[in-house]
Amino acid sequence: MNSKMQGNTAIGDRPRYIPVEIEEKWQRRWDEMRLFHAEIDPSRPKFYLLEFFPYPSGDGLSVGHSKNYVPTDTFCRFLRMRGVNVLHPMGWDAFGLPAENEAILKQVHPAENTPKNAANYKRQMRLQGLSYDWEREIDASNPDYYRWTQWFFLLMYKRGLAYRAVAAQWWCPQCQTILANEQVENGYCWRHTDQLAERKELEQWYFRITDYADELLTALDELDWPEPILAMQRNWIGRSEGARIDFQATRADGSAVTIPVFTTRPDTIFGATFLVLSPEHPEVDGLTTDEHRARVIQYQQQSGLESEITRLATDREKTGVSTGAHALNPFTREQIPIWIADYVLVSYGTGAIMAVPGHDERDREFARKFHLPIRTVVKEGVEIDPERDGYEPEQDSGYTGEGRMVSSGEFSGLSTEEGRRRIVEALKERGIGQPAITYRLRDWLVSRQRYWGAPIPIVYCDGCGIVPVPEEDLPVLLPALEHYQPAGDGRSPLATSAEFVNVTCPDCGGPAQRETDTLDTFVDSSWYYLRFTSPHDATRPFDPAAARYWAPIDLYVGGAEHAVMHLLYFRFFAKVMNDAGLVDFREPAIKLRNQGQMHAADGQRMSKSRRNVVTPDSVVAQYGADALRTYLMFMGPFDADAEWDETGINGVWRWLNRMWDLATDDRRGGNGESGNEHEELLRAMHRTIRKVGQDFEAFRFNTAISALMEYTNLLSRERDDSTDPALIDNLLKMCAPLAPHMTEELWHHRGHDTSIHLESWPSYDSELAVETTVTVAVQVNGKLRDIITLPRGANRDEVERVARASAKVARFLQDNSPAQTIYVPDRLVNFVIR
RNA sequence: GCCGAGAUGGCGGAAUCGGUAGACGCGUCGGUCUCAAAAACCGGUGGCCGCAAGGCCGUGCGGGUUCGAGUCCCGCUCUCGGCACCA
Repeated sequence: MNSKMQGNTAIGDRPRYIPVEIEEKWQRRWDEMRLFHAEIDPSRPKFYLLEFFPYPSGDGLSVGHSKNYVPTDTFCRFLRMRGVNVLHPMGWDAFGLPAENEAILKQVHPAENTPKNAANYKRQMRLQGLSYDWEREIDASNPDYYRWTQWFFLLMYKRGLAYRAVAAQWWCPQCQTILANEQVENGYCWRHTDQLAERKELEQWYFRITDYADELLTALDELDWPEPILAMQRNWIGRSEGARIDFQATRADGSAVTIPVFTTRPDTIFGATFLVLSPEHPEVDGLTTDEHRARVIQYQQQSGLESEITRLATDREKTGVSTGAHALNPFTREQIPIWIADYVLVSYGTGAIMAVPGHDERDREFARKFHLPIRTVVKEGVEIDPERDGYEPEQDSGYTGEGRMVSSGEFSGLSTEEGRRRIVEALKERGIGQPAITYRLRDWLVSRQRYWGAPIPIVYCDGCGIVPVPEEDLPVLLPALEHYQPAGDGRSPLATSAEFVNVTCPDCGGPAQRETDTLDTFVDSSWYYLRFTSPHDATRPFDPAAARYWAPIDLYVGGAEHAVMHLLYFRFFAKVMNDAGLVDFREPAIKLRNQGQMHAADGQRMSKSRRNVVTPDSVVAQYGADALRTYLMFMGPFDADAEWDETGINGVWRWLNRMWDLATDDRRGGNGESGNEHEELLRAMHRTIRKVGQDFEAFRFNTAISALMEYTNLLSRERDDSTDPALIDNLLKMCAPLAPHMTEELWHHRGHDTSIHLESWPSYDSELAVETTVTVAVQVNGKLRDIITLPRGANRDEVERVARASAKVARFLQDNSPAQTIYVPDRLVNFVIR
């Protein structure tokens, strides 16, 4: 009989796979059934899977976003089938500069614009079958939320971790606000890549994240995070071990002053031939002699004004001026000159260095330019010649590594490592220094002079000074300002609202003014994952019992671009919350994964201006959500970058259609009696269940799909009328996390009346999951000569006998009997001749 | 400059413990169906030599270890990402 004829006839009576006709229907039913709603259930293992809090942009989602959301959704669905209680929420990081800038550009108030954008994101997410628990949706710009953001500010304040300070800060003229260090990239604003950040002296609010620098660094070792992110955090925190050394100097008026410096190389102190202070160093004024004063002041002004632009050029020539003052090198007993230069930063270490031009490239460049002495005190290697152990200016090697100390008095001859210890001991004994650790990390600047953020809950009272807003008065509502655009004078738009600003002091009832700055958006996103555990709690930021059950996050997923901003801040918050007894963990996310970047077909980043954005909407309209989902995961590994290439989607489209045909073919799945190939198919099924489960667990969706394709192809080829229905039902279950709509439709078509998404993940029989026969490679001298098929577990003698019997092998063995035979059971035999 | 990740057919990728390189797809070529086309289905498809049987070469480059290397070691090249005067 012609099976094709039969197939055609059958297909005539069967429904065809038309995604648009089924997807909306199931999305609605799942909502009605509250299928993805999570409740606390101590009897089941929990899993909290969270994606980075997105800012809902007016551009909507692209398939690039889907590369993040679809695989994680698949993973959640897989876990649910495994009986895990999964928390998978979604919300909106709706406060902040991007939202406000977009609103200004479109001339729509952000309070109006952002909910519209969020609704569009939600629509697009639903469209792709993403299984979020929408009953837990949160919005950082909602007073119900930012009330608690303000509460956390007060917590920081109470714990002495929020403080006000004046400092020169990065200012973006386009954003019209101060930026955090983390938001300045190469001197440019992170939001305006062609806008150089400028310096501005302003009084700002800071969080004392540096108090936690050490733990933020060491605890990285316990995290299951991608290595690049860990490396970036380590670099950002930038721990340096060394010593603080006090240099005695004389002020212009003859008084004595101590200038502490930080160095990682105390072993080179005999080579310290001058000191360099940052131009902003507080002692500069007192040190400078009258004859140098004019030049020093001029240099200070110049570096204050334009250093941010010129400091960018790394190949820029060093600049600096002498103060005319001197300090005593405590080891050489020499008076060494004190200079100021902008290559020394006021905000790092002590803002002053001992310059060792012989063994530091920067100091060396500086010394050469200004003709300051360069002295060699370290020699490469272990050999030293006592005869030549002296001052050798011609030996100026510029060596910066480890070696032997020379020209260093009683320390000469020591290794630099040993020398460091001994010098520090000597410093301690003489009371002029001690071991010190310095971090590159700076405190987190959290105030922003912008409208669209949570107002900082502080008032300034003429009598009482800085007064925190009492908790019961929260939220400090963001006033509905019509003119919220920044004025450009460095003041927040909130300052223009007298109604907002003028209040009575909570302490004394006298006249007071509100703080008008708003909080950095990264404060909003530092605790949102806890709000998801009890999003509607009206009395607390989160319910401790809910947090104890769900938190910390089991798997946190997002792009690598937040490596040192959000991911550092939210770790800091967790530690503070733990210290305050609010949570029982110190790390908010044990496991982190970064999805790869999706590029457009032209290899460029997807962006509206390049007109290369592919939206999920367009792909869903053409192929359906299930094909989009499956293709995104089939393209390559989750964490690898990818280029959107629509031609490839045909492969998964064909596969889904083959599966559809298979599951709607009524000749199959009739009586469950064994056909001829039944055993083989059953084994394939068990093998596939094992493989797909393992791959899903490890986030290897591409190879899981590949295995499912192989299994489907096998079933399609096997046109056995009596196929066991479990062969196909289990295929549908395994595909349910990938293609939730289609498998649901087919599940019902096959006579089931409950959702496939409530089914358990199929189990496999490990006996049946192994092949009965194996192919064994036969090599001669390591070269493949034949492949033989044998029963699994055949003994060595048998395998060798069959291998030698092969004509292809015998030809290469000739008459020699092998000198050695390598045997790997069920895999390989290698005959080694001579 | 420093830190990190990577390089496999025409393309996306697979090979999870040092053991059959190229699974699964895309594309392409040939075939079936069709008046024709599309779709679908079947088959071939790393390169070179050969009528064939078969052989040789092949995982960025150069060495090494090993019976055997995409995988391990040493030395490079290129691509991407991060940091960048942090003493």
